[in-house]
Amino acid sequence: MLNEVIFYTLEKAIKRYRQFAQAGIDRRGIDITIDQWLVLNVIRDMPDVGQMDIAEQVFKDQASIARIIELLVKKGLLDRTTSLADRRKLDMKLTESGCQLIADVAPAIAQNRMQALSGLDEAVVEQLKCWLEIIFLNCSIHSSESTQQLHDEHA
Amino acid sequence: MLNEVIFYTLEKAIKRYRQFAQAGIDRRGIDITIDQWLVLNVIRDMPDVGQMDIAEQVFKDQASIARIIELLVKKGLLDRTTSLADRRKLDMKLTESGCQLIADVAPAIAQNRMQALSGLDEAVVEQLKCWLEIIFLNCSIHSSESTQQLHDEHA
DNA sequence: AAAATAAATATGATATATCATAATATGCAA
DNA sequence: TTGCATATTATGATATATCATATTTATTTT
Repeated sequence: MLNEVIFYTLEKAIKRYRQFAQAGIDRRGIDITIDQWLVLNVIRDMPDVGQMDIAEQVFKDQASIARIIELLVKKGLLDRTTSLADRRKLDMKLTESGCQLIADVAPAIAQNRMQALSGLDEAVVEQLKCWLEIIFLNCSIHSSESTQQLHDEHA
Repeated sequence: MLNEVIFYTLEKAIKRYRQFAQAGIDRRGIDITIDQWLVLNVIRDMPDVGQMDIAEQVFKDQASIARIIELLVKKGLLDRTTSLADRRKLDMKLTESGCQLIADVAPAIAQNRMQALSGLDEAVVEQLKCWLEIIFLNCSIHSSESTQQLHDEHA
């Protein structure tokens, strides 16, 4: 019965993909998690954003990002210095080995994506993205009115 | 750039749905997490399966299931006695309040699903499920041969 | 300028997930 | 029947996520 529910299928697919992708990275002997890699990527592409923004990008909260950054620094993949312009902020920059790691992981990720999507052409993937986006938006309505309605409905 | 990746969209959609669905349950003042509810459901529908099977159904590991069951028992939603037939196993049965809770949650879940899928008709949902299933299968190939190929490719 | 407010990051407490392994019970082989 | 392999659940160690809040710095108000 669970199998009939789309959200179950969704969860199933993404969880399996994550395992699969992580295995692809591990297999190459690279010591990083998908989530750490994601954060590292965001920082590389947008070095000036704060932890809140990163958190939003990768769907975690600020505290989680702080701890992942801590980890990345400990692993020597990231340099962190307090910003001169605004001493609340951090200047972050990938280290050499951080850049190297990103480069090393790239083929694993590409290969993972390829294999995961085999049999689905570009048009299908676009359609899929579009529908998932609709679900996302449907779930993003923070309406307190509809909250009330929901309550009333079963009052 | 992250936005272009299907797996990112996938993760985004499922995470947002989870928040959304949990909020729908919380809002009704029901004290259970989606994952606890899922496990409770599986046990109700298939009372005789072991923790390994439950784990597989909900994509967690056996240890997590053991702890969730522990919780459900503590919350008084589940009765657990060692099985007479096989004393390694547990006989599990929802308590009255466990059944009640499932019943109470049902409308929240239904409402959540409805709203999350609004604008997507049944055919679309079926197609979506089908494609997600393909991704799942693509990621389920535990081939050690292809592992070797992957390595060679970048040797 | 002083006080109040806001912004950015860090951290304690807690919950949950996961790995490895322990503890217990069963079933099979000899 | 005794011993060994297997099956089932529990648990310690560790990692990660999340909430609430603390800490530090910047900005705004008066």
